[in-house]
Amino acid sequence: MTSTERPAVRPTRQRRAVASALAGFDDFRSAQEIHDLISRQGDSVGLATVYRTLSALADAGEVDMLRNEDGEAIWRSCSDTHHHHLVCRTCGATVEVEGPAVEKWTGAIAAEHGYADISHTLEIFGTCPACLVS
Amino acid sequence: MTSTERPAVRPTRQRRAVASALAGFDDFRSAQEIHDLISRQGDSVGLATVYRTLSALADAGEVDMLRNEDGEAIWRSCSDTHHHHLVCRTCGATVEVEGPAVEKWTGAIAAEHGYADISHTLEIFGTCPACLVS
DNA sequence: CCAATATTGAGAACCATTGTCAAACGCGGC
DNA sequence: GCCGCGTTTGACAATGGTTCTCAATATTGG
Repeated sequence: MTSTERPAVRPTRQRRAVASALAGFDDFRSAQEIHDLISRQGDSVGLATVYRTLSALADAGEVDMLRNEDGEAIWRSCSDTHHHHLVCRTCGATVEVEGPAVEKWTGAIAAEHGYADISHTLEIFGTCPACLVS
Repeated sequence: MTSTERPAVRPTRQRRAVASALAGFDDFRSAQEIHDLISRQGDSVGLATVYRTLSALADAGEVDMLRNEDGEAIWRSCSDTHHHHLVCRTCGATVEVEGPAVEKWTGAIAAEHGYADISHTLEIFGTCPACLVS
């Protein structure tokens, strides 16, 4: 087989529905919530398909996937640069933040101990201004 | 109710077995692995009890619990100072690292956006030197 | 329109984790 | 030592998120 084969990802109704749902909110949601959202929008997409699509989008770097304290995967569309999140633990409001210094630091720490093929997770949780006043 | 009630935690054979197993390694392990380890040590402790004990120890701050990339909980006894981890995703070998700069950075970012009552998670995953050669 | 290939969906399968509840245990008092 | 009581345990069921299976369906290039 020649190595020039295209992935051949097809733009289907289901994938459009997931993308549309993702565009409808800007905080992190579980796959099941996203599935419900799609249903409420009138579309019908299987839960397995939602999972498959979200995973694919995450691999493609078009959505962020992280895990809440219960280990559940939660998802959100994101910008395409590397970044982290400042998340309100009361309302879920999210701010994307960048920290070049942190990236550099993690790389240095890893190198110092001889670790290769590095990845890291960094999330900040707190109470946002809006939730503070109430 | 007076607030002077004692938790009444009893030092049982099972809890000792879990503590002993935790002392036997210094990398992160899943609850099931710890359960296996205990069996291999000759003790017999129910899996549910292992979970209960690990959760209690984590609440007491005597062990760290974090989640690997699959969302599984992994555990390890820890020092009592604030720190993060550099974890080998192949064998689990762990290095505790400190990063005052990072602590400061997260605080600054949070303040900048008006977030209060901050906490953060930061873990670094990679392949350790030993696993690299094989 | 056709054949080839990618995609979907319904439900089963997985599997880590938690709940249930009667039996066993550790403790303090006697 | 022995009792009684509240704590803890363990076997197993139940939960719940996520993935797998595979036949049916949709899309695409020709």
